[in-house]
Amino acid sequence: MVSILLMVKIMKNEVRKFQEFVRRNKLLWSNEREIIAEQVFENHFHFTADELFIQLDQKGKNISRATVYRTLDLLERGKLVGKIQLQSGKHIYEHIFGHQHHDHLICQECGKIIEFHNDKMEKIQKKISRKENFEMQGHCLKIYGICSKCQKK
Amino acid sequence: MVSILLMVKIMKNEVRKFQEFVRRNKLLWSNEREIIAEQVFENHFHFTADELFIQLDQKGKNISRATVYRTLDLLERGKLVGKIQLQSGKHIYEHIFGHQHHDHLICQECGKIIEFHNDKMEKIQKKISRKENFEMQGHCLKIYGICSKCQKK
DNA sequence: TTAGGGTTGAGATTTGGTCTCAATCTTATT
DNA sequence: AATAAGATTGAGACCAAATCTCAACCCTAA
Ligand SMILES: [Zn+2]
Ligand SMILES: [Zn+2]
Ligand SMILES: [Zn+2]
Ligand SMILES: [Zn+2]
Repeated sequence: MVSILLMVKIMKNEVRKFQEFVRRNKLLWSNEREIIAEQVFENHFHFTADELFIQLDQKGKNISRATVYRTLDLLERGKLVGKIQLQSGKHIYEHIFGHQHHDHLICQECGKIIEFHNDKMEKIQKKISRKENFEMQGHCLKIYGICSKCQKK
Repeated sequence: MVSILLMVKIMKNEVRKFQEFVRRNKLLWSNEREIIAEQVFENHFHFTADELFIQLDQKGKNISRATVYRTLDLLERGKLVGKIQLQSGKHIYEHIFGHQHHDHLICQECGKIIEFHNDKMEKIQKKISRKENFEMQGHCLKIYGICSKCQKK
């Protein structure tokens, strides 16, 4: 009688993408990178590096802040997550992979973030860059103001 | 024989505007505020708080960092200077008074900043805000890429 | 199994900026 | 001009976010 144990690691598509990116860049795939990526792709909106660190900590994963920061950098370089700077100077992260590019409306009162995408604006930006002989790589548009809920208060 | 000495302080228009703002807000007009404002309006492009502090220091003005930061905040509140956040997290300042609103192209290679203004884009932003019932107060658009000079390298 | 080299954790360090508070200055009022 | 109330300042302590250090450890290819 023969028993075959087949270990197949179920890996989220996004995590696998990250793994591919890491390998493609001749870096090593570590446990920590996998755990962090998993958590990142469980967060379905914006989060800070420290929030992510605390989430992991609460799950009993002992991963240092440094590694969280380092891995978020890697994820950003791989274009799997985006990094956005708030006016306060703090950074927040969000998925990119599988999501359409978008910009943000940010409420100055409660911090609420509304996402939007506008093709016409994207095109204008490309046009402006061309006119200046500027090789556009990316952009960052944030509209600051007061959200509808906070206006009522 | 009578001799009249008339002391008239020559003050740049921009500095006077700041003085008016300070007085309007029931704050006091100090020597430090005047010296800082003068230096600010001598800078005809973007500068950091620390650069400003060093400029003043090199001129022999003994003004503390704290006061420089505090005064820049005030100038910003008075809408006399604008504060822009770079991707690195650093802030740069620039005149606003007497200048048209504009956005920035920022070279990732050499740091060069090109200013531009596009009315159509401003309008689209207002439209987007209206649609979301968002009371727009301001916005920040930065286009990142490589300037023509750096492309040639 | 091993060697070479990438990765990690703990904590120190850096950075850009803010806060504290006693001394000082500004301004309005006598 | 003197005074009093309150705003401003400077020096340095402090802060949070992020980065760096380096020895111990882990991954991978051979
Ligand atoms: Zn709100
Ligand atoms: Zn978003
Ligand atoms: Zn350049
Ligand atoms: Zn500008």
